[in-house]
Amino acid sequence: MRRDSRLSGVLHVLLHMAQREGAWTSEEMAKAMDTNPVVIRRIMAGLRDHGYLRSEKGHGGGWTFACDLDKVTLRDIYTALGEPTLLAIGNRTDMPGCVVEAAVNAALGTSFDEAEQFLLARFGVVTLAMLATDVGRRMKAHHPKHKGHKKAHGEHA
Amino acid sequence: MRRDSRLSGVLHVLLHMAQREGAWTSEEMAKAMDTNPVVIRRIMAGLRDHGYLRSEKGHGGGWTFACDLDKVTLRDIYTALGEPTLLAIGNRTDMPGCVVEAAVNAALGTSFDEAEQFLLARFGVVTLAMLATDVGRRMKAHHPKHKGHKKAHGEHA
DNA sequence: TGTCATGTAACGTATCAAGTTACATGAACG
DNA sequence: CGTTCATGTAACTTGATACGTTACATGACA
Repeated sequence: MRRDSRLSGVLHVLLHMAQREGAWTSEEMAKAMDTNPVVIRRIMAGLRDHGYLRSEKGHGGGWTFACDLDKVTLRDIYTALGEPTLLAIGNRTDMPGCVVEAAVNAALGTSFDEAEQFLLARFGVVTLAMLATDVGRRMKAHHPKHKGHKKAHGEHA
Repeated sequence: MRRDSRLSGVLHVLLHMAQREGAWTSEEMAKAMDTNPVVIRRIMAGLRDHGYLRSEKGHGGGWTFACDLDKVTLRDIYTALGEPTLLAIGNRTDMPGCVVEAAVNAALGTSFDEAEQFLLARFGVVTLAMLATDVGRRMKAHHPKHKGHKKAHGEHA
């Protein structure tokens, strides 16, 4: 477990959802992602709370979109995940009064902040719809004969 | 221990070294950094191996610069530390053949790579000398009366 | 030779994502 | 109804890693 892959994971799930009509169960998603249903529900909970998804219990239950894929950006998803830490490096704890530390923190901190803003800005201009379109393009390139298949027949593995 | 602060820490040490002539012992540095001498030696080892520092044992031993502060950038230091991971988030393990995952990894991966390059580029234009100058500037501003003091009398805390 | 300093291995601690187990809640089917 | 299916969530386990600490070897200088 080196790097937090929740954003990557949840996008993977969402794009799979976009490939098929109807509700998806955590079980199905977990199978497609080679992980555990609880992990799926955990990373999806924030998206439900933010109104991007709906989840229903019981027979025929599962997860469905509650938003327009064209209106939701990767940054929205990132926020819904709880804004996990972006950078793996950072400043030491502030030692108030240490001029040296202040200088180091100022120099590095500015770069860190800018790098984070850079990433968030990138996330902000990519919508789920754009990613879904890219998936479609890649599927065509991969299976030129099946131009519009809808069954998601084991496409994940 | 949330974020890796070795770069921040080693810079802190180096700038303290730049404030005073002569060798610094790990013990002194550890005191200035409120940490353990072994931690200091650990993060400094790479810099010694890369020729930026010299370390000597025994009486009068300790750490001294073996480079021109004007020629060494933060990126050089980062490299000497072993190029620790910069980003805290990343892609899921590749599932070869999954078009969806490929699309996600491509979209996120590009942003991740660019953010890393951005940070490294920033590090590449900042030299140790520039930081040392900034420390001097801050010291003047903080103690306007002592215009050129050299004893580093408890400046750290 | 004794002291001081680095070099390094080994172990302990804290944190956090991810995986797992267990059980409660609630909806739909029979 | 009550059985089945699905989510909701708490609690625990696992793995990785930075940081802290102890212990001891190596080597230099008085």
